[in-house]
Amino acid sequence: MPKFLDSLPMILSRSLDGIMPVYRTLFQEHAITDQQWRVMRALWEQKHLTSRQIAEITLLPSPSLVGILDRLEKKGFVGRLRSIEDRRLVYIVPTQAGRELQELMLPKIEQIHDSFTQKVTPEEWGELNRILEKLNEYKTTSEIASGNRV
Amino acid sequence: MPKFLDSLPMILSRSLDGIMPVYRTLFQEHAITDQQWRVMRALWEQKHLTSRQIAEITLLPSPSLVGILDRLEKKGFVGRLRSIEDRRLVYIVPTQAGRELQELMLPKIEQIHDSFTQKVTPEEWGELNRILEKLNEYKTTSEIASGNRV
DNA sequence: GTTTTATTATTAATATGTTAATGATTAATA
DNA sequence: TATTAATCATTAACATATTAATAATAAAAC
Repeated sequence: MPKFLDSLPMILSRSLDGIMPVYRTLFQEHAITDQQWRVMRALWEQKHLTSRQIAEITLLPSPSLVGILDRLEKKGFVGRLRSIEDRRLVYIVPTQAGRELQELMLPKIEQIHDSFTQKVTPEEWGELNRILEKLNEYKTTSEIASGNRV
Repeated sequence: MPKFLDSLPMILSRSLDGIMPVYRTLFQEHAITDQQWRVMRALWEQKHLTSRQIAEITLLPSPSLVGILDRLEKKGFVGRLRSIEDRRLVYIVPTQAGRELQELMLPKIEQIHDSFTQKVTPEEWGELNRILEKLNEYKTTSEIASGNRV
């Protein structure tokens, strides 16, 4: 009889709820949101990325990305460039101010990351990644079918 | 040099992104959302809970809960009852329809849960919980200070 | 007992998530 | 090459998250 609080969505949500505020303190100092930073971070060491690529890298849904990019554009951190070869594509390009924001924030982000990884052993960190991946392994067709049938 | 995609927020988000659709298929069959189910699930085997209690159990922010409860009330799954002893409190009570929804969904929810836990060994499941808790352990005052300073 | 402080639920304002649909464009195929 | 199918970004409609503020009530302190 698995208890509600021990379900996978709950333990992952609880973990995220505990982790994000640590990052959010930094984000607020720069007046951007979690999601907006994700986009800027994805553009690190990139000349440009299409909206679609950013969605894949950041895990942000495309429809949400439209507004997120609007606000980043309004803040002057990125620009939009319509591709000439394939006019369906829109390249997202970090501006000078965007690059400066990246340079400013990235070291601190990595510091926070280190502070988390150092709470566990390297073996535990590896285990965490391995177990999570195992939980997310693709299901076989029959498993999906039975999963949808319940 | 920790890579973006290996950061703690990203691996947890990626995991959630992979997990939730499995549940969501069931939720959609009953025309409710993730959050709405969380509330109903919290009320399982409970006569009533205050809004605050539900927020704590479900991890849903109080301001969000107002709307979520509004919609659950409109669907006829819960009722609101103002407490007499302490008139600040509002008791959330599952209706008959709400109880039936719980009875209907809970076994399937537990099936899904089992399908996930069975993807890993019991030891791995324990490890996952232990490592996540370790990552979320309360910081000491000095650690918080240095964390905010970066 | 009245002023102060805490607590509970809620509202407000803004940002994002979710699902489905759309317009513009390109690729694939008959 | 005319048609059909696929792709990309975006819009639309609704639900939720985040932070700060508020109204009502209760508990604490004076």
